[in-house]
Amino acid sequence: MQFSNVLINWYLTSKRDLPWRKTNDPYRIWLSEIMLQQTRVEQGMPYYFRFIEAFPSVFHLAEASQQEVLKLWQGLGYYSRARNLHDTAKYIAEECDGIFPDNYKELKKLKGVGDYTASAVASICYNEPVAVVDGNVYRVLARYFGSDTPINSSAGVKEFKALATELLDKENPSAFNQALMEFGALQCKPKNPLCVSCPFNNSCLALEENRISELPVKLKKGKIRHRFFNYLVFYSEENTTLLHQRKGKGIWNGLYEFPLIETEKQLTALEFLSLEEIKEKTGENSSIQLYNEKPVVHKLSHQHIYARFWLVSLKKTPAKGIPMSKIAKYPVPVLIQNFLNEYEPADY
DNA sequence: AAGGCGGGGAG
DNA sequence: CTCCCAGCCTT
Repeated sequence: MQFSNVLINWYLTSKRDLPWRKTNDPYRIWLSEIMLQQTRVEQGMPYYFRFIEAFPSVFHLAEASQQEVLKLWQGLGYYSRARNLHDTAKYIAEECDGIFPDNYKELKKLKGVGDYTASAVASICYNEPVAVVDGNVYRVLARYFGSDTPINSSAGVKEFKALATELLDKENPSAFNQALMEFGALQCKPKNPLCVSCPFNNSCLALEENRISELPVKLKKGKIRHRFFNYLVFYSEENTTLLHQRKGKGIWNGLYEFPLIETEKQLTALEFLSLEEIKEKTGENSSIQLYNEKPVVHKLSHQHIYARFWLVSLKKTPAKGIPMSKIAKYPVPVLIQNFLNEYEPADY
């Protein structure tokens, strides 16, 4: 039996019933693939349903505002995906009559579409024989072939793409690609893979050499950055507050948050209140109260954020004040949403 | 080639 | 706690 036959047979009896497997609509496949980048199926699924309901076609998505798209994406992370998704939808709708490119080469030119996503859409929607290599595929191939080439090195990227391409069932690339990924997700799992019931347990090199737990090899990433955020939660007698949109290349680009003062380290209340910046932002007739003595620790993959919220009461509504009741329209980081969930009900 | 970019779940 | 997830982009 060939590798692909065994794999696809396993897939036909073991695959999950996922919504994007019921269609070949490139819009839906593309949407699902963008959402599933570095994201577990279980986490992405509710977002997929909400997007399909809100934006049934690429035209609907194209006509939405970026704020609407980011709001619906809120909580899924890697927000550049949402911005690129929206940009690409507008491009497809306005420049291509709503028709997606039908091949790998053209798909890869789209914003937010890299080697993996172009291969996935091309193979699933158009049966183009291009191999996908995602985290699952790296793991399955590294173990099956007993390769310790780091999967996140340039040599590893080349090696595993070549292996996947060689193995690919050119007659049925759609089923093969999805099967290989599904196999990695369900059978050849990172921890405690199900080798006992594995259809490849007589040909897997890592299993034979007892190296399953060592593979795949992955180069370690850099260390984490520690940041201290002080949010100024303004509120006036008319129940308005201030939000600010993050810009630039850092985290949460495009999302909103309360006016922020970042400090090098955790400050005492006295030190904080003596900051010139505070006096400028709060003005004369205000009072400041620390909301949480213990900072909220918000962990990103590459940063730890220690956040404290300062409630600032104002006598009059500030210019550009936003009614508290409208905050829900703004896309905010999970850190801010968690605060709102806890703070809002208590106050009104 | 290396680093930035989110959030959540599993072990 | 660490690791990893249907990766991509910039420098």
